[in-house]
Amino acid sequence: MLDLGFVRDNLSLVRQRLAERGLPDVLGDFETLDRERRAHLADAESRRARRNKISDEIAALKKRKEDASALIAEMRQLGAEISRYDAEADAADEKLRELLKRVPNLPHESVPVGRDASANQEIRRWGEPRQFDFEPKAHWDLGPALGILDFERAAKIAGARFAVYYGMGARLERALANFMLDLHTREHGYTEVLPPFIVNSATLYGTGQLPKFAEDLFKVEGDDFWLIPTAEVPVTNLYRDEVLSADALPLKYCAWTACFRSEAGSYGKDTRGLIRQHQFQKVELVKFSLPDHSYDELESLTRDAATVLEKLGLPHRVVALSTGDLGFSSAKTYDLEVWLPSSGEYKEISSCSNCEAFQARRANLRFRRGKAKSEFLHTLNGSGVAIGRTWLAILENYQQADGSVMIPEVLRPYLGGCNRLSPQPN
RNA sequence: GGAGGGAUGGGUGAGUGGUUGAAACCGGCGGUCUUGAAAACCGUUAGCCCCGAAAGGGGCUCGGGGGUUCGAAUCCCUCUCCCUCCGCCA
Repeated sequence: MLDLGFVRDNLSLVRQRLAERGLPDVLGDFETLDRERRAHLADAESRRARRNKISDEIAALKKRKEDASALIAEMRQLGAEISRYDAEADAADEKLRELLKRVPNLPHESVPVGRDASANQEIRRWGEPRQFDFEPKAHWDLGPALGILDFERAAKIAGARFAVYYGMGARLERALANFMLDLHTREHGYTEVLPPFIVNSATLYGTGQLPKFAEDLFKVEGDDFWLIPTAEVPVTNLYRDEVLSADALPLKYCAWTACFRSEAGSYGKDTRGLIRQHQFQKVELVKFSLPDHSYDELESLTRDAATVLEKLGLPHRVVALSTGDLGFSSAKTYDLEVWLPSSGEYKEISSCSNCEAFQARRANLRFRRGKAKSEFLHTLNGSGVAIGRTWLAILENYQQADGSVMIPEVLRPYLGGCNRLSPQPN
């Protein structure tokens, strides 16, 4: 959520930055609503002040055993007025809140301005796409041929956009999770956390998925339970309604979780293979930072994620998202895109964002410097990285002419020394 | 799922309708004393919102929401969470 006072004092700037995101009108009639709300509030509060005063006077009279019936009559009158003004103030407040909840974050000044992904800016590349002396296959052909991946039985037991892994395929998924967690905890200073995969709606509101994006989520019927679309949701909410000490920051967490996404509205997109699934596993990085350092923390978080791909020898590039491509809660985002030989293009495998105080305001995440007044901290998150997409990137990038797949050096200890996937029966 | 008990400030914990936003203790901060520290003593110590340039003024908050009342931390209803016992269960 944007800061109410900041919006009030910088209306034209805020409108302009939102327009850069492609949303010139989200603020609607903010000024009127804001003015009305404050006027109604003042009406109600001045009556309350009067009521408190009279209440004391009644108490004093009663103590002296004197007659208070005139004042009590006035209190009755006041009570009625207060409920009327309260109702008006509540209605205005509710409208303003509903409006503000649906307004996305403002882009940082360093974000390239543009209407969509075509304006994204490539920052750097790592690695050279491999030259194949044969026609590289897609993972959806390689996996089933190796006997480690099965879409048909997954469709039978769950539906489209699910997969079943067998043998070394399942083990590769687990190896990747362990490799990433070990790297981030041992070399990058993150603390591992294993959160619930189901959360309540307040938690989803805190990170910005609700109220606007409910249709992207899976909801458990009959309860206020939702499947998490990313570990960012439970981990960022860990300190909701708490005040942390400034010296405790930055806090750095990494979490392995399954992620569940309805993928509503993506019909026909990435229908083949593992690219877009209803369930996938991911190692997520989350940081709680001082506002002063959050952009440095974004750079280091992005590097931490990229290190995973470097160690695995996967060619990739870093892209700064343009204003029009930014996620709802983010002020600045770098995507990591891994090279996929089958499609001959770079594909998103990680998304690293600085949400500044946007989520902190929604989730009431604060910190305090010494005795000073508490402030909202900055939250960051990024995939470190998506495991399913890494799995398929390894198959495609390390495939051999005979259909086998070489295993990157760093993963071999996690796979019992295995250096090559060869066709296996399942 | 059934029965019972609970939720008060950073912590422990008093408080059953009217100067209680809240005793006391602990902790924190400042000070006195001390070469320094400890101890002792004194003082201080919630958050949010509205008006205001500021000084200041006002409002709300005793788990959340609703109700009773002139007035609610205190009474009633409801939801959430925690604890104990029973059942079920990885």
